[in-house]
Amino acid sequence: MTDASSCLINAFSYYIDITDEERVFLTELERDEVALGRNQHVYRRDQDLTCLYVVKRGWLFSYVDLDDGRRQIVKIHHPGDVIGFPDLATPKATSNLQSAAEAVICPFPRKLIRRSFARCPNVAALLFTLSMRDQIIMYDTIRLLGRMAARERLAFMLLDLLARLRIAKGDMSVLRIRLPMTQTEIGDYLGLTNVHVSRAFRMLEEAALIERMGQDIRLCEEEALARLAHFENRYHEIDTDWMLETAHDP
Amino acid sequence: MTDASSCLINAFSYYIDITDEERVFLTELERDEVALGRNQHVYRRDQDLTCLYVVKRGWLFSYVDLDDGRRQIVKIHHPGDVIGFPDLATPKATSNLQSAAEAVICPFPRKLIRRSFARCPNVAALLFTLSMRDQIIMYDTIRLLGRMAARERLAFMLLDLLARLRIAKGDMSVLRIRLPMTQTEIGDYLGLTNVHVSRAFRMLEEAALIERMGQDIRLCEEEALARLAHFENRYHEIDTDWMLETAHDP
DNA sequence: CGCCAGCTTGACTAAAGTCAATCGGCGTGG
DNA sequence: CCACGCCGATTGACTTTAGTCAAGCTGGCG
Repeated sequence: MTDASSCLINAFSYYIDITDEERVFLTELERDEVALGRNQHVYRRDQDLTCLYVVKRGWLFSYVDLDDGRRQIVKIHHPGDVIGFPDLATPKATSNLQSAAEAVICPFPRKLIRRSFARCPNVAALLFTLSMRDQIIMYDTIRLLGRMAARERLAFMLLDLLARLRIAKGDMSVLRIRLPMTQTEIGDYLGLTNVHVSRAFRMLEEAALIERMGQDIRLCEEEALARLAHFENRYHEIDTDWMLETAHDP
Repeated sequence: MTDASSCLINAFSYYIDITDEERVFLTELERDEVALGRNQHVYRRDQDLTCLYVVKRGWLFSYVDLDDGRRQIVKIHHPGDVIGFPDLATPKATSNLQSAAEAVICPFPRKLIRRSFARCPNVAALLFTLSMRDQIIMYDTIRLLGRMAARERLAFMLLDLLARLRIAKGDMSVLRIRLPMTQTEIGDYLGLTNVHVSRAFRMLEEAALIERMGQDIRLCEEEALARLAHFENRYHEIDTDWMLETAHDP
């Protein structure tokens, strides 16, 4: 994935065919680039927001926090993701956006969303539908945090990351993840402490479900992990038909 | 709130001014009615879905589950809510919808959403934006489940219900809630067991933050509860401007 | 080489879950 | 009208899970 290619077009063409006009529009979303080091904030809660962001390279995450320091990561963002839809409903940001590793993001103004509705209905339908899928993924997260044990949570996270990595790489046989997050950050995502994340890793490792070499994790027993985590892949395909005009429609 | 009036128009006019044409459209969404008793399922996971639903009366909730019986309620639905947006992204339902008390809902076909985009842009913008706000509310839920203690969770839930009740009643001074859910159901919403919900209730009661008489709960110390729960009201107002065409737009 | 952030491990604590007994209100049927 | 049964709430005793604290370890890097 070079800087010259568009991550957004790459991500979107997994789901729909893209016309030349749409290609022009999507390219415009990635016109501006901002490079980020590790652990840099892009915006913080209560800040005025006028932009959304496309992830071009690297990982980021959105988190919410409590004033006593407790922190909860709500979503991990990968290349091709569009960040900022929820905050369209409010003038000020309700979450914080931070890079997990070195990253490149492309800010674009809110009004381009409106323009996509006017000029690129297919793209608008996909943006909208991807946003609905995000809600389904949040259902999974809510279930994970509310009702699943530490081991199950970690297994779920690894499978989820693997599923997204496979689409980004276009290679469904990948088994290895490089995880650029500390165990404290993983804990903030899974609703656990860093210490317990470490123990959960060891449990999965001792059960021979995963192997670790530094930041690299190999999911050697994908089936067993999926059963443990009650994992269902939400990234395979999505349904935009309901939104597109058809000849039969009154 | 009589059967003759529209809950949807009532809920929407809290946020935007409604034209006659929009009134006609919204009324159509509530044309068909289905009455439900307590604890009835409307749809279940993996079922084909062709409709969305407007809540006309009563309470319902959506839940997800694990095959060993663990259950997590992801959202409680009140009159004026539109149910089913997330599942637009998938052909089959990913959650289950069940009534919490006697309720009346109005099913309407998915394609009316598409029509609203074509004919009632203000309504479409509001539907879309409300859906984005749902995501912000899910951030709150994720934070609650991942990082908050039992007492805090319960306090948050009560304040959230109160805020929604106040808008539905149009009376911001209400302090009392009638909660038509068992403590097991509350536990399924808060990620706790029924036993621990009972203890959390007693803690709030002994701290004189609430008073209980049967299903009725009075929030006598709203300020203190809000501090305990780190509560922020998400229902006051929302921002649809970003989506509406303006004269200045290219 | 040595520092430092992050990981691991052990011992202990706290929070929430489990199990079981009891209570109490309500609806039903005798 | 009363007794019974049931569902849900409460309470206590105990277990399990996860958190806390602290010490030691490791590996990358200046």
